[in-house]
Amino acid sequence: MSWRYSGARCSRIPRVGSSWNFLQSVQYGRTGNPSIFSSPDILFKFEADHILSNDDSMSAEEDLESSVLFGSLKGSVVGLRYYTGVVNNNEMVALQREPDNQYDHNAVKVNNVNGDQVGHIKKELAAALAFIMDRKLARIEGIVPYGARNAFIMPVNLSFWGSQENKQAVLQQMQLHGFKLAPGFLLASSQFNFASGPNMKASVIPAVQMTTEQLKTEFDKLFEDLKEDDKTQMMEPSQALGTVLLPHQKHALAWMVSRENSNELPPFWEQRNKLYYNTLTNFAEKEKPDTIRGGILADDMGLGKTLSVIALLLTNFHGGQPFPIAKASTKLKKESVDVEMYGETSKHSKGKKENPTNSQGPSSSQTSSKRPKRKPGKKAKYTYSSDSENDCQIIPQKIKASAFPEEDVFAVALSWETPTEKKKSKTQKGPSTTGSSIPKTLSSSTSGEQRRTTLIICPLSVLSNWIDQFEQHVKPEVQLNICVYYGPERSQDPNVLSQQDVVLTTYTVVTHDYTRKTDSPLHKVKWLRVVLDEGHTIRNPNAQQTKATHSLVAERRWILTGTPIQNSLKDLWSLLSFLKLKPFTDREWWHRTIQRPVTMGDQGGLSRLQALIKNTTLRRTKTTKIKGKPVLQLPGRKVFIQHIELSDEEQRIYNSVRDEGKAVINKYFNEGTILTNYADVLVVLVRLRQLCCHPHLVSSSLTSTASTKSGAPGELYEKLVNKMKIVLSSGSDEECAICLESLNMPVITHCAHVFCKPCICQVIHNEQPNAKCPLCRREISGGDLVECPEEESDSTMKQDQKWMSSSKINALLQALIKQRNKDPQVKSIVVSQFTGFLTLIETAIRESGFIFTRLDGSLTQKKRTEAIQSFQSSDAHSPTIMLLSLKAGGVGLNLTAASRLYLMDPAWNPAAEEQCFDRCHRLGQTKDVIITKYVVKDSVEENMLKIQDKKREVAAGAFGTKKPTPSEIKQARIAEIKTLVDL
DNA sequence: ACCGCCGGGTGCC
DNA sequence: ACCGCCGGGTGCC
Repeated sequence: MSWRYSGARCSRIPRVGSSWNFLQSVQYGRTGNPSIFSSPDILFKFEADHILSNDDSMSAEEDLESSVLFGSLKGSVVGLRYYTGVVNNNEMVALQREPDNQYDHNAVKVNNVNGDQVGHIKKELAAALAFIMDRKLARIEGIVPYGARNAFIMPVNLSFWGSQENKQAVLQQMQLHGFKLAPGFLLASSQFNFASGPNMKASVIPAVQMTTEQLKTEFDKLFEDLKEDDKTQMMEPSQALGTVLLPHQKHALAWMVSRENSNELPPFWEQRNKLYYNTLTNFAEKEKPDTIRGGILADDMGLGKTLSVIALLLTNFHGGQPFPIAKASTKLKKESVDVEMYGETSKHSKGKKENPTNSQGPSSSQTSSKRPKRKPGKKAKYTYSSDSENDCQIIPQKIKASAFPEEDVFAVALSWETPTEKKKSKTQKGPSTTGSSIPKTLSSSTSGEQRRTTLIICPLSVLSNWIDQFEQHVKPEVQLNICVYYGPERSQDPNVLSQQDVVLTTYTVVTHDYTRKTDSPLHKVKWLRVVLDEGHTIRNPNAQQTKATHSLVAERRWILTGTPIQNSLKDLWSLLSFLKLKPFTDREWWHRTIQRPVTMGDQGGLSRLQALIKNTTLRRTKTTKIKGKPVLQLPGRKVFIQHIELSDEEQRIYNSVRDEGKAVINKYFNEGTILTNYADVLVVLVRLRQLCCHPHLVSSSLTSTASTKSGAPGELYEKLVNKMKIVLSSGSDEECAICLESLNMPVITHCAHVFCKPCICQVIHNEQPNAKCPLCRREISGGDLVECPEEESDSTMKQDQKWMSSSKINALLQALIKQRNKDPQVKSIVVSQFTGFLTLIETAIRESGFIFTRLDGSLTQKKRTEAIQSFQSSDAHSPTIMLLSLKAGGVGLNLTAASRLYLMDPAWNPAAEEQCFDRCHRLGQTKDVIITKYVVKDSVEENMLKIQDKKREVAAGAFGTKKPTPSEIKQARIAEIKTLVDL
């Protein structure tokens, strides 16, 4: 049985140790108003974006985080009578270059918030501005102080924003044309200066490194000041839901239902007389802006966002009514209905579902036979061909999914194909269908026009989770039509889709259809609801998938994400734009009204942001309280460090390798070549760490580190690849010294430094033709980069050695056996960074009679799932031990069956350890979790703990800390090495 | 008058 | 635009 999970991710996952810029508070001095605005503890600039940015629409967008006010100027807008756009007093306007204007190539258009042209900037001024705008020296914003009644021309107050280094050029250019910028900001009619004078310079941007966890905290502070006026209302779900909701889930349901049925004006809009006013831009229009029927459900991971959405679509189907539940008679009838299953006709048997527990996640080993629609045996055949490492390119070979109407039966989705089925004749060409059948009266009795379908878009890796959760939580008698829109033979008929209740698909599919199909069925359907799961996938405004999702037509729109702001405030734009929140659908208005003010520390901007979030977002964290109780009560977690003493023999080997290594490293220090030989240093460290675990781990391949200079290119390649593998497997920092993030597509330079391929390519491109390695300044070129070949299982161990135990293994065994004597049911996870060590441990625990399973990076997707499921099973003969490699599995990995975890070797990065602990200490865990960290006394491992502490310290005191410069990174690395080898 | 002044025509870029 | 600018009409007091 089982749906397979593809570990593939189409999105970038949150990384630990990303770089943030935290904007300090800015004090705006103004006479009579000496208020000191408190610092918004968010805000944030994401560094790596410039690599991707090929901006289209926006001018001078880059670096807006560091933009300062150059000054302001009064100008005029002319030619009003030729255009339809109107503006109110104090309304914001946008300037747009019009180089192709036949009368003046310097022409600058002036548009209102709606994008309608109002007029042109007077030509003399335009001549000055064109130069600045074309070169993106400044972003120029306009406010029309008095625009309501002007027939021919109107005044406009322009303010100029840009990065400090462009200020002089801008002032000069203006002066050249006889214009002088006044300092300060011309706000509306009354010109008051804010942010003028010496204080202006205060917008320095110290950057800090924050863990994802910390960023979340910063984000959550936004919510702190919101007064709790939502009375935490709760709502009982429809009968169709077979699961009892937790209180916070009932609250989410109430919130979502009320938002979907709301008629309120969107935030920042109010009705004045016959017009609708936007209070941010002072724009007004006759038409009522669309109500936002949806929002962002930003609950922390593990709080049940998926379940909340399933509850929503059952409870608020349409017209505020719940989804209809079949009556008994209908049910009986249905059980005997023939179902089309990939051309094969089969009767299906009714399963039963008794699963009131609110469990979630892929763990559910009991998800089979929950629904009456499916033959249990079939389910197992759902396979993805995901052997490709290239996440986004995975094309399933076997899953076929879609649905189409038959005479009076809908044969539906969740379909798959097996070799045996395949040989059977297909009764129709085109998409195969299978699954449940539904009498038309039930499923599509609605008048043709009524929207009924919810489209759910998620990364491929969680697609099966959705399927599981539907099975788990929807009562079997509820005939919900679900179609998985995925696979090469997915139906191209929009009518098929619009007759479903739920269509599940992935971002990749949506994007693919959007970009390559002339008419994508997904984009033709008028959806009742579109739900974006892991909605932060669309945070890049320029990404195709962002555009693809933005262009879907839906009445209600939801975004699910645990991290609405992943890197910077910028991330929110795509989400709000997806919600069709006027005027934020246009990035300029978002930027002017929220992003720029907030990043500059403007109090008003911050409160607007708060109002906005409050209006659109529901967020609870694990510690959020509802009626005084935390939403989730996780069992306790204790971490013990157990110190290990090596045996005399082990110690002897360790000492000799350590002394030899120290000598080498010392030599590098004295030569000042420590960084040029960084990979060699890592080799020493890895060997020492391995020796702490088991002497046999030290392989001969790693031993040969002496740089034997050789001319053979093949040999050099081998050596570089080998070094890169060491760096990657060393668990050292794994971060790229350029973007400071986890390595993405690692490549190694000839000087043996590893970077993200995109990062180093960018550097090489920028510094052409004399690019140098950022770490050691040796010359490099694009052709020198060596990529990491496909991962093969590490065979670094000496094969022919006879197995023996080690001090650490002994300690582990002792603990495991003791635990087994106390309670044989308790399950344990044994974690190491060295898969070879896991193999050695295997022998030991096998001999002691433990049943175990193993999960590491080398497993195929299928085997992975098998390993997880067998371990999670409560079956009496199921494994009680999981051998886990530290990095195996993403954040989603759920191993709650275990309540003990043994970390065999300390990780370089404390956050990696934490993430690992969370795999069993998470929702679904019922027991207190006890974690044991083994650390060899007086060894490199103890020194690693020191480094961990230091890293935690740095992370904790993150605020106000400067972004490290490249040389500081180097220094830090050198210091780390010193600490590690006691130099 | 190679001016001033008047008043009509006219009007973005 | 209840402006400015243009160019034609006009010209003592």
